[in-house]
Amino acid sequence: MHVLLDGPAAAPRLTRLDEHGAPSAEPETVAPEGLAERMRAIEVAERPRWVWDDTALRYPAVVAAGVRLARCHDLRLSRAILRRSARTAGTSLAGSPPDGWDREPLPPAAPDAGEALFDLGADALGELPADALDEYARQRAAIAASTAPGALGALLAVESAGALIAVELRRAGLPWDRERHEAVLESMLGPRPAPGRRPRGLERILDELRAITGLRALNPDSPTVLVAQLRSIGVMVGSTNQWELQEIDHPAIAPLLEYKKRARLMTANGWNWLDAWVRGGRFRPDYVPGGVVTGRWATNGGGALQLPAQLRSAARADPGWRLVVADAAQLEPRILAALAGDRAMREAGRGRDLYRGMVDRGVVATREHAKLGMLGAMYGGTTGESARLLPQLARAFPRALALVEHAAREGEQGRVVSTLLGRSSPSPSLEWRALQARAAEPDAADAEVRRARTEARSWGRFTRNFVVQGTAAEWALAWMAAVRRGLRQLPEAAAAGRAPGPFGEQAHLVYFLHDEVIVHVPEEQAEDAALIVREGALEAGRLLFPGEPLDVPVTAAIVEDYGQAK
DNA sequence: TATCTTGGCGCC
DNA sequence: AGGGCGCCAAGATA
Repeated sequence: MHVLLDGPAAAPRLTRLDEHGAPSAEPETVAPEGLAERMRAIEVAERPRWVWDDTALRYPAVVAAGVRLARCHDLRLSRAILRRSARTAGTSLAGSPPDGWDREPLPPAAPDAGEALFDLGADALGELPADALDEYARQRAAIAASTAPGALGALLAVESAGALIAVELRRAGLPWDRERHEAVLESMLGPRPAPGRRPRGLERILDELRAITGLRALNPDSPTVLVAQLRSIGVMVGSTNQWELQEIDHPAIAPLLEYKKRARLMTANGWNWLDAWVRGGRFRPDYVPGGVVTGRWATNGGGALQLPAQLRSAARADPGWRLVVADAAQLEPRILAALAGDRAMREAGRGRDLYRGMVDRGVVATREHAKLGMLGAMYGGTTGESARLLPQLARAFPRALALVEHAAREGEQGRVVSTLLGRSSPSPSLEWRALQARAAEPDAADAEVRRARTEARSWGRFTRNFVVQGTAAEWALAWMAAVRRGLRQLPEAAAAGRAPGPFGEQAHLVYFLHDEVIVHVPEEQAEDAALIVREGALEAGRLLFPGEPLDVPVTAAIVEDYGQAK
């Protein structure tokens, strides 16, 4: 049962669709004030998949009206996947000219839109594009005609579930302790300065730097100026990045690095960030599902996916609530092992730390080596320690290594690679192809041949990583969708005098970071939530690898603040 | 003045 | 000559 939800805010419509996506009854028009009740009733009685053009556009108003949908089909996100997937090559959708369904995600919401974004009547419930039903039928047809209908269907389901979750995450927000955050800033930077002024904590280090170097006008905030100034006193650097400065033996280096570290905290997550992104004790970032070519999420403002470790203690559960901080251990190499059907590698990680397992089997000497080597294999590292470890890994895990090597070769040839569920990499640009073609001519200049090879290898590193990162992203979406489903089945906790959450006293997701989720949960249900998070991982493993389910160990720490996890 | 690019660095 | 990002400030450009 699928239901199309559209119509003007003054008279929203619900249209029942049959299994082919065709309307099976007259649209039902609902009075706006009764819409939430009607939707809730349909959710409970009929388990529909709601179909609409863009979850990010429409769902906020629905959540604001007190309804959380179980499932949806997001036409925009699905189009993006189907359009590019190698599995749908030859379908009419893949061959059709670009149209309005190929558009980009919405522009970023204003940072302080916060609650206002969710006001019903803010035209979020407008008419769907007139051809929404046609598009839905096209997508169904493309899936049916594809070489992997089951996998693609699963992919669109988890992608769409992710879109629902992203909206709910913003609605809920990550509980954020402003005082705690300010205390960290104070300890690193001193009191908040007047706008445009350096805080005292930075001023003090700067004085020290000026004394050491004798440069009265030393300006560490400008990389180009700083390079010139350092060279003027004989510190012959080519840039001012950390790894270059670290190698230099000079008394100014340590305080300079300290200055940069603290300045970074201020510019990225300082008082301005707090003012812009934290309201009413919640950090509300703007997630962008499918915002990365590999299928990972991106963010638009707020930098939710780059919360520095030093500030995690500011993510703190409300009184009477807990955070369940869950992390999928060594997700990407496990995904690779499963993708490649590499028995030995799967065994090395079964039920324990995968890297430790590699050490125990004598593949490498230390856990650090195992990690470094696997990252190098998945990213295409060709130098240093990680490259030296590759032969050992290739001997122990030939199938896993062969899979990433093959993906790299495909990319170097300009071919497309795909994830397990069928998300495909973009084609290289026309410039890239032209360069390769020119370099293949018999009279090509050496420089051009070299440049073409460099570019080919670079694209190969991208496709090499794409299959692993993209399939890991699919696992993470499936995981999160399962966790969401499990949490919704938890009853609301009994009132215990604590402040209610955004969904009453029901546990809910509050954060997502590629292979980590955080659940905000009434304290007496924290153990239940931890169980749901682990069960969700198993469910994701079954969805992606039904033949031989992948078991990714998940750590689930029950804590009061994020800083206590790990 | 507004917009784009770059360097640097935070996360996975 | 290690994949994917976002964000900020400074600097460059229009």
